[in-house]
Amino acid sequence: MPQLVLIVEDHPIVSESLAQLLTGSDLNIQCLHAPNAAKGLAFLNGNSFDLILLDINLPDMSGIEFCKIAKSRFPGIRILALTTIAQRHVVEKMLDQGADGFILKTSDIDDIIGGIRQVLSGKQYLGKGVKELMNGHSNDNNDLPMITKRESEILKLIADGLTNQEIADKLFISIFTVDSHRKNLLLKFSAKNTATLIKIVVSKGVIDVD
Amino acid sequence: MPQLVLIVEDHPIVSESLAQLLTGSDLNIQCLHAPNAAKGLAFLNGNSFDLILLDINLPDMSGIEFCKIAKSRFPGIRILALTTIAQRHVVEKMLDQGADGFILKTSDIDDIIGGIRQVLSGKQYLGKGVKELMNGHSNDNNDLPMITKRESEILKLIADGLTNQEIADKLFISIFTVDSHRKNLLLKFSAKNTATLIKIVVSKGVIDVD
DNA sequence: TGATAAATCACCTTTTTAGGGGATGTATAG
DNA sequence: CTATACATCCCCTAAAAAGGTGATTTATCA
Repeated sequence: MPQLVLIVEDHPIVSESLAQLLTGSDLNIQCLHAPNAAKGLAFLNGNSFDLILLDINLPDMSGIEFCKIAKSRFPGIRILALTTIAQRHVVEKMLDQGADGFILKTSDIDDIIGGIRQVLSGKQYLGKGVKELMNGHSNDNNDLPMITKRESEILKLIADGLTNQEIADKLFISIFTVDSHRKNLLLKFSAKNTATLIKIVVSKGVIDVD
Repeated sequence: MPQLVLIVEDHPIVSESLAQLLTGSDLNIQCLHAPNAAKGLAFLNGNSFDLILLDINLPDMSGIEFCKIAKSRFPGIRILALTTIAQRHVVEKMLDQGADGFILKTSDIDDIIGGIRQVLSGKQYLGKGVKELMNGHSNDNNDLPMITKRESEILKLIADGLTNQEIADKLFISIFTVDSHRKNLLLKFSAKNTATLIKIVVSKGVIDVD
């Protein structure tokens, strides 16, 4: 019997191409497409899939959320994440949610097929560039500083326009504490002031904007 | 003789799929791939292309830049832009640079092929969703205020971390003037402070980052 | 156990921004 | 010609941020 693969991907050109690659291979695979998370979850309830090829950027939900839900409902299902950008924290979150593999869309076709093969056979697979990313030996611009949970929380509030005092009130902490975190953020991102800080974190996707 | 198409796209899965679609169609097309802008420009110098399928998000250069360069060197070449996100200002800039068509990657395969056909035959083509976007009947946020050239200039400097005083010195105007512009910007974008202002303009692409 | 990182709190000074008033000249469009 | 928008300039006050220099507790890790 063929193995059943669900492709959750909002770009028809990509999902179509993946399906052709898979059905054209020697893997004996049958594919179903879901252009968004909602349809993807609906498919999951009606069928018994062996593998999900999961895009991280979905129109209605983040792939991380989707992964979490899918794995909780169907613990046996295998999930291979596909994404355009190599962001360390995204990879970490996906693996935390139980993803079995991670491949960049900039990978070669062979790399992608190889990854699918590995994950289908029960192994974990990190694509070209992902392993280096996780080891910190990254050659591209992933030199973003690590920030703590609290810093990230305060960063979002700063971006939302709250003053130190307002943040302090909201989090039931001293304004001095908020100020410390703000200063640490400026330091970590080598930002001269709040304006540059926000420019950096928004453009690099450190915080989610609406 | 076949028509020559250059695919400038950093995702092999997408460019491969496009190439298959094109060579498998009745269009008598021959494809070359460039995974980045640099190789794309190199290809342009060595061949005589009829069409460029151009991704907006390239690793080494924005598609808008690439379009500008390509059109200035080879005015006769036709350019069809492909992108993942529908942002009005991006479409406008591309068309300003002489792009002949614009298609979202979320489009159906047929829509994409149709667009390629149209552009190859000399017409302009705006894909599904793009026309609505340009007409303002869009479901997303096109309610961005108009800002003047001077305001835009000062906005960039604010985002770069310059203080009012530094901006005043740079532009040889009074700090009062800079402050007026800053206040107008806050007003126009309904921003409580500089942090939100920058968050808005960076996320909506009002200013270019790096 | 000792080191380290994270989160918390504190004080002081100076600079910068925010928010509120205004005013003037100059182009441009109706 | 006359609004209107734009860019320019001015003053005031209060609030906020930037910059410096500390400390304490807690937890985790080697």
